[in-house]
Amino acid sequence: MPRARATSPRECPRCRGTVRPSAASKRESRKSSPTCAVSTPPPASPKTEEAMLDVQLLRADLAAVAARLATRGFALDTATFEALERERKDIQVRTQDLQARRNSLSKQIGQAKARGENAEALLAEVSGTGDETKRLEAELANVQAKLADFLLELPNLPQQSVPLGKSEHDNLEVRRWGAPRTFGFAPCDHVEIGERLGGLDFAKASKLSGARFALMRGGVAGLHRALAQFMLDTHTREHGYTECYTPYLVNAATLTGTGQLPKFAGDLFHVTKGEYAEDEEAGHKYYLIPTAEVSLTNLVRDEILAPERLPLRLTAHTPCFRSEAGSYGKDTRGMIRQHQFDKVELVQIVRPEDSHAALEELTGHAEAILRRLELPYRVLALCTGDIGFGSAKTYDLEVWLPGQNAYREISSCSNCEAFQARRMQARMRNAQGKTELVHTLNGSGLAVGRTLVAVLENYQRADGAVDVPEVLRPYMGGVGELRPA
RNA sequence: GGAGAGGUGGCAGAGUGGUCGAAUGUACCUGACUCGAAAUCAGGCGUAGGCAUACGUCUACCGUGGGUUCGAAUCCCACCCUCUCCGCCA
Repeated sequence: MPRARATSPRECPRCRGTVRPSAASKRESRKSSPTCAVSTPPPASPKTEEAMLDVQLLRADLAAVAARLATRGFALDTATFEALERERKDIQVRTQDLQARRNSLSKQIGQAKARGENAEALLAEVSGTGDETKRLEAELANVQAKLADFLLELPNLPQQSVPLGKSEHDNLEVRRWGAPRTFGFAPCDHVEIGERLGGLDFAKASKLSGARFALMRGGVAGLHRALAQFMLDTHTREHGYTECYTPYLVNAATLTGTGQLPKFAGDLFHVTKGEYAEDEEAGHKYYLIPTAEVSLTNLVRDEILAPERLPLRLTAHTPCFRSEAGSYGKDTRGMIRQHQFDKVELVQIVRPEDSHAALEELTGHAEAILRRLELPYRVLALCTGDIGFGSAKTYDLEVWLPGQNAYREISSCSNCEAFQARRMQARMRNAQGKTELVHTLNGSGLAVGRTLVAVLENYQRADGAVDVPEVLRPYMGGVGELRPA
């Protein structure tokens, strides 16, 4: 690495937008009806939310931002921000004054020379300022990089309808669908079922790669493929999504746009081109996508969209690669938590005023898959302490797993509002002709591996066979059951 | 892997050191003409940011990052990307 450059990701959160003090948020009552009272959009205009984490808002009402970030367990370092801002302002004003003076004098020199006049006096006046200008410019770049780094580490602000809480235990169940089946025998978990079918082999996978990989064979592999096909077909034909095939290797700017970088580099896998060393220039480095949300959402990076093109509804079936750092010992059995798994992802790019409704809609699209597969599930509104880094509001779908006697996450649907759009500079032209950040949403529709687990466990029979769900049979050449080998 | 060409505003396309943030065309917006439209004419029309209550003003941006210079789209270096031809390859 020839020169050590300050780590400044290509994107920096340049921000604009209306500044509105956030009203004190009152948590919605929890005793409300089993369906989603909590999902009612807050009365405040979406504009309020859109401005969130805009540096303008931090300048205008730092205390309010800190208070709302605190609800999700993030301690905003207000002193550091204020100090950086003070420094930035001072240096920026001085730098720009100096640049303006230099530009003006240089222009005069040009004009003088064009007229054939002597410009010595002007030259003498400007020549001494060069070093000072360079010094200030460097200083400014430095403080702005620090500020950008600071802002890139800030998580999104939760919507006011998000239940307050510290951890996953405080998530709010919004609704349930279907009833767990009662078995006339002790249900097995998918590892046992899969091995009996000769279709799941974790020993072979670990020989090839190591822990947290799976090998599927025969009918189980076919069922896995059928699930992905069924999901894609449903979303494209019935929910209005456009199917995409995307790169699985992406660059750092792309991952910064959706929020995985710089903060979560440890959760990712990366690769380099054969001849380049690990730590070569960033340009040679690729990251394996942890979800197709990354590639799909970044399609609008650095774009200004015509509003009539919105909403964009995109879907893709891709493998996802996650290092699962920090989850040692968690879900080590079976294929619940893998380094590589397939997912059909749903992404929507919408106008700011539409994103609340779009989250409900998108969550419904993911639910439709579970319903068609007749898998019992429940919907959780994640609490402030449990929502993801870039999310303003998230619903998790949890499917019933008889083998674990528990509901387990199978989809996560989030409204990121302008958070990713600001990082990506993804905008639209509004009615006033001004650029305005779009809102982005994403959700699994669904995680294919976990859906396979759910099918195996919910459709298992006492004789060790597994019934194929009705809707998948056309994808399985009419096969109605998988039998033990 | 080898050889060559190129990256400028929504698009096309000028611009090889100085009133260039950028000609011209086209698209788009406004106005005039018209019953209306077309055509024509006039004007406007990039993005981000700073300062200012505001009128406004300043800064940055011509693939990216450095460098030379009073001054860089223009000169130098590195990198990225695109295209063409040859080779190899699913």
